Amino acid sequence: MSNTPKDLTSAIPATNFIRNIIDADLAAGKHAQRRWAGKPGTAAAHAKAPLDPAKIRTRFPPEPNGYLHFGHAKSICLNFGLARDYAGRCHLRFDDTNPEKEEKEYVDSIIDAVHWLGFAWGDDKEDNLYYASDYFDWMVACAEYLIESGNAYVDSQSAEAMRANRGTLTEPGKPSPYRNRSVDENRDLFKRMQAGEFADGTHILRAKIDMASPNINLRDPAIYRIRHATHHNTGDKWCVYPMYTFAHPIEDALENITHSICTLEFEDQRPFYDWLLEHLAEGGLMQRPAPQQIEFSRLNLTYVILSKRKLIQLVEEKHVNGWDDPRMPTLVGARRRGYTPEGFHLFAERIGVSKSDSLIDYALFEEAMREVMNESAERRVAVLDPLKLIVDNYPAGQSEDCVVHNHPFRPELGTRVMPFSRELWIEREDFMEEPSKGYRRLFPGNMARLRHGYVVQCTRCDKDAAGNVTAVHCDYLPETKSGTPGSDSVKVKGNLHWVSAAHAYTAEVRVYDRLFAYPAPGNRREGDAEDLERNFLDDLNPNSVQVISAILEPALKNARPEELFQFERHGYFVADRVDSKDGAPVFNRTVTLKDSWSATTIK
RNA sequence: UGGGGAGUCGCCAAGUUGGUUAAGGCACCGGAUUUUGAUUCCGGCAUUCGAAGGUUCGAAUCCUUCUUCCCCAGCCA
Repeated sequence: MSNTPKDLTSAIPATNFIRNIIDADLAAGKHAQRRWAGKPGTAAAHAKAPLDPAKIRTRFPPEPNGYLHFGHAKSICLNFGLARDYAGRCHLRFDDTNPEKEEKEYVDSIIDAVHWLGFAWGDDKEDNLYYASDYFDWMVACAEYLIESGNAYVDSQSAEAMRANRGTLTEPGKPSPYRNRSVDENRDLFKRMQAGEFADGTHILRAKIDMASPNINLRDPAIYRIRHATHHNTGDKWCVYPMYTFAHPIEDALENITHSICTLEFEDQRPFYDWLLEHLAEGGLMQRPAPQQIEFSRLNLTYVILSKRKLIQLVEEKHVNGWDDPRMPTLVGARRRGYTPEGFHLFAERIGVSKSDSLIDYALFEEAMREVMNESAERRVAVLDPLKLIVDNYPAGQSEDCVVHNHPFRPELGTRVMPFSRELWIEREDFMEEPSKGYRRLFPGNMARLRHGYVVQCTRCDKDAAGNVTAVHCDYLPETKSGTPGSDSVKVKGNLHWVSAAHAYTAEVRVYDRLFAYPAPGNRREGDAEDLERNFLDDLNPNSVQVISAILEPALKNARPEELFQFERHGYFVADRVDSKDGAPVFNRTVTLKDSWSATTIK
């Protein structure tokens, strides 16, 4: 009981290039004159409003087309964390500009996941939950402004022709034959696009920039396309939808976002982001200063795959049991696995934010989770691989209570009772008839402590015809009971956990391990031939889950779904939130304890 | 081969208006404590910042050249 809890929150002085930018902006008063109408709006709406009480505004803008994963958690912690630390606001915004891919189901699950991570986008003053699709009227107005100012035109080339004329990385593109349509004609065509006169793909609105730009994103990017599809939010109101490139800067500007943080692959789009917002500010549609796009590198983790395409494949081909399978790197999966929001926060702080491509060691993730759970999880006892231990000098039929602390350094978490009796279950690996070097558990002649109970001396073992050990025998030392004055009279090295056979109960425990057996699934490994193409599925860990019947101490029977425990000497386990029944919890192993003994024996 | 980015300890990552011995975390290795081989504690762990030149009293920080890796040619985001 001598340990004291660590202060996890002050562990790291968070400093990174984004904070440096914000610090400089704040010092310069860059955003100090922004006005905020209390909700998104154009320059005119904000102009009449008071100064924005939020020092900065960030946003987390998922497309509702799938489940959030660990990578999103990094972005969520970053954006909401910055808003929290800088007296700002972080908006949750659904970037739902492509009706064909998006569903309400995903909206709900994303809202759930962000809440679960412990972040809020609303309070009594503001509720910053937004949908890009609610801005479509404004976006059309912006598009029309671009047309009127000669900065956009309707192209009627086929998609193939457009691609052919875009040029290549090294050759400039060629102007579309429709590039010089008159403003009147463009205005008319865009109106008719909206009216539903044209089929998908027959016309498209493009920004008019530079077909010879070395940055391909500036070669007249598509900004509005025809799509006769039902949208999860706007239904059939629209048949034209804005492209991400066009929509995102407008969403940011309408919401008064100061720092628009996204991943590295959008770097090349920043010039367009700035181009668009500059034109819209010029036209008086958007307030200045414009939001600033800042890019950081996305999360990569060893032994984990975060590619949406591959995650879908894992689910569809049933390599896992759905999106919330505890082995999945989704947030719904993480939750069932027992990973905690606090663990994600700690992890996000520790990995930092930068622009260099990184591959983070999974150990860093696990250690963040352990650190949080070590503080919070009550201890319990479970025998996962049982072997009978018979205390020969303890009377049959007798039993007694052992009082056990629920947490080694948090006495306020109280105590519970574990019954001790003549026949116990111990771990099979806690007995060796012929001990290896350094082994301090049970072997004939050796003494070890039954944790929270008595010191016992091992005498012998029983075996079946095949030579397998079927039971171990020992004698207990009556004066050594834990918590009594004589408990220290005999010093031993080994400490074992145990459960009284007569009082124990059996339950399903899923022992999870990493989903993939290799650090970079699907990538070439040392020694592979140059031309070898690896499939990430070949790197699946065949033993990523083991469903066992474990022997648990009685107190575990009342575990509530999502309640987390440390099973002593094993690791952290959570009562599954899906499959647990009242009085019959099913447990998932979240993560093991560190184990320097088996680490050394394996070597 | 056009454009945009990035290369600081095994993995992350501070540090970049040039200025004493290059933060911190994870991993690893010792040692102490321990009724979890856990936790906790203490100690160790980059004469060197992708490479080579140069400027300077002084460079991870400035200049030059080279090199490796990532991203971009969706009417996806």
